[in-house]
Amino acid sequence: MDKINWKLLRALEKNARLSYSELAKLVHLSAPAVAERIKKLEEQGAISGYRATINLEKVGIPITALVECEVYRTKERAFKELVLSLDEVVDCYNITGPSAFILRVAVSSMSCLDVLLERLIDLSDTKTMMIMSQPVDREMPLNIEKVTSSLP
Amino acid sequence: MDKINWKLLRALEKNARLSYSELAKLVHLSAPAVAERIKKLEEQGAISGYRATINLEKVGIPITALVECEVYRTKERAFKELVLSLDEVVDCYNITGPSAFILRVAVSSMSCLDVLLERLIDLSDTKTMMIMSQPVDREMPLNIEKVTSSLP
DNA sequence: ATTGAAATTACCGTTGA
DNA sequence: TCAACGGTAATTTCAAT
Repeated sequence: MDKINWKLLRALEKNARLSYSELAKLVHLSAPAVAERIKKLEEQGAISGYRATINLEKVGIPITALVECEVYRTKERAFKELVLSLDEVVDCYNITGPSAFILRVAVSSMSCLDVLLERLIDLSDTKTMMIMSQPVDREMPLNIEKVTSSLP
Repeated sequence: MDKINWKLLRALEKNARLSYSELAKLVHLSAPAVAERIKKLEEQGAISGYRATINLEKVGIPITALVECEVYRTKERAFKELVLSLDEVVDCYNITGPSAFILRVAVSSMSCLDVLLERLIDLSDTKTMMIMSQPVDREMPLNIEKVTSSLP
């Protein structure tokens, strides 16, 4: 994990469709050298994929919310299964504390949210927070150069 | 927004580096036709970008947490500025309710988290939840075919 | 369908442990 | 001396018109 790899990660975080030759210019290497480095980053799992960023509003899913779920002690397993099966769940964080889970859900209408919450409420105490905006959305912290202690 | 566009979005959500010809095979169209569709999706903002997914653990940032911030009434502006300036904040959700913000932060050590929280505490009541795992992480809900009411 | 780029492979040179 | 890394060139695939 040298400086060049950080630069590549940062560039691909901004635009995953950059060509190897464009990346090569950025880091002053040849295209095959860059391809080689990226292949290694993928193999070691540092890059786990490439995804299009989708604007849910523009696509007819205008409502997103965070749902904090305090799962009932006896319902843990059922809750996990339910969450994995729910189409509307886009992120699920398993967290410390009694709450246990925070979900990010995306729905096309409030009535959809309602039926979703009904299902969660059977297995947990829920607290719903509507998302009004998301002023920060990144893959990596910005301060990575401070962490430039080399890694494996 | 017909069925083919949904298929393209779904494919690019899984792998943003697919070539037009690969996408074309998936949807049984020609490569130029697919390129045209994707250009339109980008122009209308349905696809807002492409980003590499980075495994923070593998890259020396093993600790992530959610921080719920109830911002003090008089400190709203200062809080927003602070959050935008903090390297460690990877997501910031502006939510309904008195809390106002939930941050997702990524740090390389607990002491980094400590100094970060110190700064937030000046401007808000915070509640920190360590993330232990993230069993779901998607761009879109899965149920989109149900929403196949055509859009603009 | 054609032209120009880009990806991929193979091969060679340099460096440093 | 060998392993890691990068460069160049040639082939194939892709993008764009």
